[in-house]
Amino acid sequence: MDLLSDLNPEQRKAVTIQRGPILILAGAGSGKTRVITYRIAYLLHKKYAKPENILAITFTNKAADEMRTRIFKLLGDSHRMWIRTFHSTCARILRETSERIGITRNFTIYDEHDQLSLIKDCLHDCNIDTKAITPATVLSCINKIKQNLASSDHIDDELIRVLYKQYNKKLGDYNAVDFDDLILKTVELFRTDENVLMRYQNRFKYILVDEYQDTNRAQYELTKLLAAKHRNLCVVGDDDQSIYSWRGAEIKNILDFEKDFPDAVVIKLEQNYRSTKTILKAASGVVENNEYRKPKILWCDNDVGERLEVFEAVDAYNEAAYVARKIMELKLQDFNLGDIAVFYRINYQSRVFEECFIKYQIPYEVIGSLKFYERAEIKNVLAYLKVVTNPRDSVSLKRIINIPSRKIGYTTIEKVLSYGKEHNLTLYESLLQIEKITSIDRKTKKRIQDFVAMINGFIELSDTLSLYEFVLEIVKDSGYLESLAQEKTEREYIRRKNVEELLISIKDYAKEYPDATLRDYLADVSLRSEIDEWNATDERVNLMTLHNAKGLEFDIVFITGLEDGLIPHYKSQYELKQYEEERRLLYVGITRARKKLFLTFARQRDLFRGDFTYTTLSPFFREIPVDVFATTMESGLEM
DNA sequence: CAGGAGGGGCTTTTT
DNA sequence: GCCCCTCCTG
Repeated sequence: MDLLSDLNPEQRKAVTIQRGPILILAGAGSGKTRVITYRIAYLLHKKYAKPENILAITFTNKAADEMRTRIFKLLGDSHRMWIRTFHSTCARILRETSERIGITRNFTIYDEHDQLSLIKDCLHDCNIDTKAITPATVLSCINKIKQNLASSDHIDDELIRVLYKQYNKKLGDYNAVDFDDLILKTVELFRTDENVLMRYQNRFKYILVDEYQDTNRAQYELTKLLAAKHRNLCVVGDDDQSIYSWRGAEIKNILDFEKDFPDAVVIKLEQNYRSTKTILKAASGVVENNEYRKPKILWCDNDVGERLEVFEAVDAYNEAAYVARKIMELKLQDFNLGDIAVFYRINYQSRVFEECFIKYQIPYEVIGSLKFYERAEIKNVLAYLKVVTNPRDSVSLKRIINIPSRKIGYTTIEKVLSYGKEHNLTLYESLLQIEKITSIDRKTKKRIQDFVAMINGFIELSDTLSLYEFVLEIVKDSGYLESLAQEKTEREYIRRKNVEELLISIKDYAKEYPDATLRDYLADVSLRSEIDEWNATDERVNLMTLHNAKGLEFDIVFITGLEDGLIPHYKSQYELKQYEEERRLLYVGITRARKKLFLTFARQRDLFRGDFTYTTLSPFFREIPVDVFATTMESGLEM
C-alpha cells in the first residue's frame, strides 16, 4: 500500500500495528493527525476492520470533519464510521438507548447559560441569596463532580450536595441533560446495562482517541469501558499540550496509560515537520521548565528560519498598531492574510485589535468571543424549537413565553410555577391547566391560552413541514421576526440579520443532511463550537485565544499580551499545576507557527474601561533562549 | 402587573 | 461592554 511511503518509520509503526493498545506520544507538529487518518485507512484497507467498527474521537467537531474529509480522500468512502467528539458520540449513544436511563429521545442539551438559569432557579427555590454563593460557583462545583464521576454522597459541602440533587432533579423533570451529563450518563448506562455495553463493544472493534492529554475522568472511564473487550485502543496526545485541566482534564490519563495497559506499545513521534529550528528552540526553552512532564526532545530538519521579533508596546492600542503595521508589511511580502494569526490569553483582548484593524482596513475574523449560537436572538429561536420537540424543557419555555412581549410577566410565571409545584406538574402542563389557577386574572389567562395554542399548533406542524419551512413558520407566526423588524436601533437590526443568518444556515444544513430531523438539528447545533464554524480563508487575519489555537497552524503567528498576570493569568499564578499549564499554553501558541513568530507585550493595560495598570513582563518570556531573538528590536527592551 | 430606564458590578480559558 | 438589579410609570 503506497500510503505508507508518506510516513517515517515511527509513524509507519503506529499505522500498521494490527491490534492491542497503543500509546502515541506525538510532539507538536509531528504529524499525529496524519497517523490517525492513515491508521484508519490502513485498518480498512487490510480488512482488519469494517467502517462501522471504527470509533475515532476528536477534540472538536471541526477536527472530526477534517479527519472525515482526509479519510474520504484516501479511501473514497467515510460512511458508517463514527468520527466525533466525546460529547457528540455520547449524545448519539444516549439517543439510541435513552429510554433505559429515564429520558426520552427528545431530550434537550443545556449549555452553560441554560445551566446557570437552572441553578438560579434552584437557589431561588431553596431561598438562598446569590450573594451567599454565586450561581457560577455552584456551576463549577456541579461540573467538577460530574467530570470526575464523583458520587453525590461524597460531597462534603452540605449546600452543594442539596443544590446538586435539586439541579439534577430538575434536569430529569425537564427531560434535559447538560454537557457533562452526556458523558456521565453514558458511563452509568454502560456500567448498569451489560447488554448495551456489549452491543457497543462489539461494534467498535477499533477505538482511536486524539488529544488524549485533555480527557477528563469520565471520558477516560468511558474509553476504558468501550475498549475493554477488543482492547484495540489507540490514544494519541502530548502531555506538553494539556491545557484543559480547568475543564476537568487529567494529564495523568496519558502519563499513566502504560499502567492501565501494561502491554501497550509506546511510540514516540519526535520529529517536527511544521516549524523552523528557531521557533522550535524557543518553544523547547519554555516548556523544559515544567516539572510535570515526560522528558522528550523535539527536533526538526527544517530551516533555521528567521529570528523572533519582539515589541514592547506602551499600551494595548500601541500593541495592536504594531501588529497591524507588521501585517501590512507581510502582505507586501506576498503572505496571505489567512496565513497570519493573532493569539491572546483572554477574549476581551480581541476588542482593541478589532478597532485597530478596522482603522487600518485589515480584514480579520475573530474566532470565539461572541459565539453565534450563544447570542440571545439565536437562543430565542432555538428555544422555540426546543420547546416544540420537548415541551417539558421549562428553561426554554420560560425563555420564550414572553418573547416577543405577550404581557405575560414575572409575577404570572411565579403563580403558574407554584401551582405546578403543588400539583407536581411541569411548567407546560401547568399552562395547559391555566383555567384552574384562581389567582390569575381573565386577561392574562387568555394570553396564556393563546400562547399554548400557538405552541400546540407548532407541535402539530412539525411533522408536516420541512425543517427550514418549519423554522420559518415559527419565527413568523410567533411574531418574533416582526418584533425585530422595527429596526429602531442598530442593535435590533443586527439581531434580525443574525436570525436571517440562522435561517440560511438551517437551509444549508437541510441541504447537507436531507434526512435530518428537527431533533438531529438541535443536537448538532447544541454541540457546535465557534471553531467548528470557522472556515479558513486566504483573505482574513485570524484572531483567537491560545486555547482555540490548539491543533491549528499558521505561517505567521503573533502572541500578544506576554505580561505577568495575563500569561500566566493572575488566577493561575499560585498553584504550580495551574502555573505549569499556563506555560504549556504559551508552548502551544509558539508551536503553531510555521515560519515566523512575533511576541508582544504592553507596559500598561486597561483591565476594563479606564482603569490602567502597569504591567511586568511574563516570566515565561525570560525562559526563551536569547539567541533566537532578532538583534534589531523596535524598542529598548530590558532583558 | 408589565416593562422600560438608569445605575452598579464584574470579566480566563470552553465541549 | 454586558448583565442584573432597582425604581418608576402607565
